[in-house]
Amino acid sequence: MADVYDWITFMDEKYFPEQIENKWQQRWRETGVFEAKTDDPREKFYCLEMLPYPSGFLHMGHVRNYSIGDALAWFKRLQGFNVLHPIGWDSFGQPAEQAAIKRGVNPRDWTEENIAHMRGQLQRLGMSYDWSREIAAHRPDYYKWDQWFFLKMLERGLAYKKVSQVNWCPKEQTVLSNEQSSGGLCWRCGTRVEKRDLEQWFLRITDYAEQLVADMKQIDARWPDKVLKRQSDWVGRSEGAFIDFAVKDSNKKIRVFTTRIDTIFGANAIVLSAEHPLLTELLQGSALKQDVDAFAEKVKSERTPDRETGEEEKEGLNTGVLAINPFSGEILPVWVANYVLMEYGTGAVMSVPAHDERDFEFAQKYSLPIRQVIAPVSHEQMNAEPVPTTAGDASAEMKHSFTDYGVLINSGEWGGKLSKVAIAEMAAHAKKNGFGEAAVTYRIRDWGVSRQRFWGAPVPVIYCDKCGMAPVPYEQLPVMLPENAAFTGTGESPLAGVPEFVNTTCPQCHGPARRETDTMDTFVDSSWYFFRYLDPHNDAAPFDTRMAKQWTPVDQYIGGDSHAVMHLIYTRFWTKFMRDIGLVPFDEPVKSLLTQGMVTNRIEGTDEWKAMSKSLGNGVDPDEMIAAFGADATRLFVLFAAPVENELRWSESGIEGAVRFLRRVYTMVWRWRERLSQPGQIEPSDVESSPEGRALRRKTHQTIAKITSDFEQLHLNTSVAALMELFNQVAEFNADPATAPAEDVFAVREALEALVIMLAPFSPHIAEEMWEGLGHTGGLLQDVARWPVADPELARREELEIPIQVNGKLRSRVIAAPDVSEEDLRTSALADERVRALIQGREVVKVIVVPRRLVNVVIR
RNA sequence: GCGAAAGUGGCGGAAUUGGCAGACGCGCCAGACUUAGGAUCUGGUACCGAAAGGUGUGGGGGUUCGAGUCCCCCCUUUCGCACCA
Repeated sequence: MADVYDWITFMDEKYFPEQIENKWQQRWRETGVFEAKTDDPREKFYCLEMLPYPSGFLHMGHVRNYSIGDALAWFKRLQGFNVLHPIGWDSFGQPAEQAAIKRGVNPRDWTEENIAHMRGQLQRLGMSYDWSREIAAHRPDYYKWDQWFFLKMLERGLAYKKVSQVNWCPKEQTVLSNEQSSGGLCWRCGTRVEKRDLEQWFLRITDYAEQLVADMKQIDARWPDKVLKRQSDWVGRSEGAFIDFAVKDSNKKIRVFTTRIDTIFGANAIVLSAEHPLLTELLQGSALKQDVDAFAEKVKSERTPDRETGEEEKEGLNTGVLAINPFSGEILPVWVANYVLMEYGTGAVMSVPAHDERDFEFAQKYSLPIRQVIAPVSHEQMNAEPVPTTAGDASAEMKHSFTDYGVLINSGEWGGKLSKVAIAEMAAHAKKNGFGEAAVTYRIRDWGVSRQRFWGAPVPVIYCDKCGMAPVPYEQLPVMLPENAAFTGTGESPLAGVPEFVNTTCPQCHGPARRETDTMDTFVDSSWYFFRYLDPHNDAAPFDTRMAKQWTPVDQYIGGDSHAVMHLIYTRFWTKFMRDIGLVPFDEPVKSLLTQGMVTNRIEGTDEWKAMSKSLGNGVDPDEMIAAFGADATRLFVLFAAPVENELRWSESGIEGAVRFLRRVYTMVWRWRERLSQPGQIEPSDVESSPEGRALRRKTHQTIAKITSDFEQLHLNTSVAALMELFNQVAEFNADPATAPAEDVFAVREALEALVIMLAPFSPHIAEEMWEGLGHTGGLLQDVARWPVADPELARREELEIPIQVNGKLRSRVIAAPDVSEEDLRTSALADERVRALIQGREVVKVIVVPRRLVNVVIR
C-alpha cells in the first residue's frame, strides 16, 4: 500500500486529499514525530481526550472529540511544548459480553478486532497520537493494576463487602452503581432498575465526599459550571444537626437529621422511613405491630422511582409510639411514612408542617396540627437587630408552608431570635446537653463496584472456609480471566461456572479455597487510565511516580458531558486516593475540562435533530466522509461548524465548503510555490512596502493574534473563520507570482506561511504538503516551523474609520490616525458635513468621544 | 414541580464584554466560462421602502449619551434533578 505513494514527493497541481493524507500518515509513522519523550527539556503539555469504548466503529462524536484534542495538541507542539497526546481503549464492558452471549464469539477476540479496526480509522483521520503508549483495559498488563489498586483500597479499609439493597438492571442482569442508575434508569440501556439485596463490594467514596466538594475551588476556573454543579448536587453536602428524640417509656432514642433546627418547636411528629431499623424494635409487643409491618412492606415494594408519573402521594401510619421533643419536652407521635428515605440523613425526620412543604402536605392529609414557629422578617431586619417576639397566632390558617428563614416565635426561650442565630445556638445547646450536635450529611453513597459479569477485572479476593476472606497476594497478580467461560446471561457471573478459576488455594493456610467471581465495574478502569499512559509498560507499578510529576495533572481534558457524575467524579476520587498512597503529589487530576457538544443529524423526513445513532438511522460513517472529502476537510468542517461546546448539526454541504476552502488555499500555494521557494529571500526591512502590501501584513499579524488567543479558549470555529478571512485577503491581493516585486512577495510569503502553519491543527496533512511545497523540508514539526508570533506594530491599523453618531444613531464616519486626540476627533466629527446638517438649529448638549472607537453627538 | 442556561438573517454562527449588529461559512439569486453542470470564477443577499429614509438581536418595561450585551416582568426552548429533611 505504502509503495503506491512513494513516487509522490512533491506537491501535485491539483488537490487530491487521499494521496496527500496517505503520504503524510506514512511519513508521520516512519518518523515518530508524535511520540512524547519524557527527557525532553521543553515545558510539557498533557492533552487528553476521553478514551473510546471499542464498539467496532468510530462515530462522528468521536471524530469531533478527537479533532478538538488533536487541534490543541498540534497548536501546543507548534508553540514548542513537549506534548503528550495518547489514546487507548476502554475495552471491558457489556457489548463484548453480549456478543459472546448472542453469537458465541470470544469477547477478547471480538474486542481486539474492534480495536484494530478503530485504530485504523483514527489513523486514517490522521490523529496525532503517540501510539507507542496505547493501552487497553482488557489486557492483563492493564487490569493487573486495577486489582493492585483494589488491594490497596482493601488494605486501607476503603474497599469492603456488605449486603445491601443495590440497583439491579433486569435487562443486563447486573448490579449498577448509584451513579449508573441515576433517575432510576440504567445508564446504558435505559431500563428501569430494581432493588435487590445482594452482598457486594463497595469503595468508600463517601470518605472523600468533603474533599470532592471542597477541592472544586482548585479547578472551578477551568471546569464548566454545569459539571461542577452536577457533581456538587450529586455529593449533596448539607449542613444541619442531628437531634435525638427520646422514646417515651423506653431507653431508645430516635436520631433525626434536620437543616432547620430553628423550627424544632413546630415539630408535630417524628416520621420514620419504612426501612428504619428501630421500627421493629420499638414495636415489640405492640398491638399495632402487624399493621405497621404490613404498611412498611407495602411501602418498600412500591419504592421504585417513577419519573413519568411524578411524585407519589404521601402515605403514613401512626405507630402508636411516642417521642419527646428535647427542646420543648412536648410528646410527639411517631409515624412511619413513604416520603422519608432511609438512604438520606438518618432515615428519620421531625415533621414541621408549618415550615416544610412535604410535612405540610402530610399534615394536611392526616389532619395533624400545624404550628407556626417562624415569622417572616423584612430583609433589613434579617441583617439588623433581632426583633422582639411577635405574638404568633398558633391557630392561624396557613395555606402553604413558610420555608424561608425568619424570626422564631412560639419557641420558648429562643423566641425572638433570627433563624441563622438560633440554628447555631440551638445546635450548641443540644450538644452541651447531650441530645444532638451540628452535623454535615452527604447524599453520595459508596461506589458499588461488583458486577456479576465476565468481561471485567476479577476482584482479587479468595474465600477460605477456615481463614475467611483473604486478599490475593500482590505477587500473584494479575488474577487472569479464564479462557473457557460459558456465557449464559443469567445474572450470576460466568466466572462462577469455571471450576479452574473458582477453585484455588488459600494464601494463608494453603487449603482449598474459592475465588471471588464478581468482576469490577468498568469505571474502575477509566478512573486512572490516563496515568498509565505515562508509563504504559511498567510491570512493577501502575506508573512511576516521577512520570506522574513530569506529566500530570492533565492540562486539558476533552469529552462529552454525559460523564459529569460518573467517570469525572470517580477519577477525582481515585486521584485523591493515589495521593494518599503517595503516587501523585496533587489533589485534582485535570486542570481544565472541556465538554464538547453532541453531533446531531436530521431524522429522515422530519425536522428533528437527534444525536447520531444506529437505531435512529441518522448516523454518518466517518470512513465515508474521509473517502468522499478527505480527513482534512472532515476535521476542518467539524471544528468550524459550531463552537465546540454547542450541538453540531451535521451538514453535507457544510463539509463541501470545507473542501472548497482547502482547495482554494492549495491552489494559491501551488501558484506561488515556485516564486516563494526560491532561495535568496529579502528581509522586510530592505524594502518600502506598498499600501496593499502593508495591509496584507497587517491582516496577517491580526490573524495570528486572533487565532493564538482563540486557541487558549478553544474557540476553534472563529479561528477557522479568521483563517478564511486571511486567505480571502491574500486572494484579493492579486499580485502575479511571476512579476510581483520583492516586497510584495515577502508579504505573500509571510501570509501564506502563517496560514499554512495555523491551518495545521485543523487540517494537518494538507498543511504539511503545502509547507513542503513552500520549500521547507523535514515537516512542520522541525525547528523551522513555529507558531507565528504577532507583531503588534504590524497589526496596528494605520488609520481608523471612526463612526459618528448623532443621538445614538449612526450618521457618518471620519478617517483618523490611530493616535488621534480626543479633541481632534471631536472637532472633525463636528466639522463633518452630514453632522453639521443635522445639528443645524439645534443645541449640542454634549459630545461623547470614545478614543479610537466612536463619537456620539447629543443634540436637543 | 424545583433549579440552571439560552433565545441574533432561510441555516450554523460572529460581535475586542456597554460603543459601526449580522464576521466567516452554508443556502439562495444573478452573471461569466462551458456541449453540460450538483464543477469553477465574479457580484449580490437582515427586513420595509422606488428613493430619501426607516425598522430591526423572543415580547414588554427600565438604566445609559449609547443596550444583542446590564436590571425587572413575561413567553419559549434546552438541559439537569426527582420527596435530599
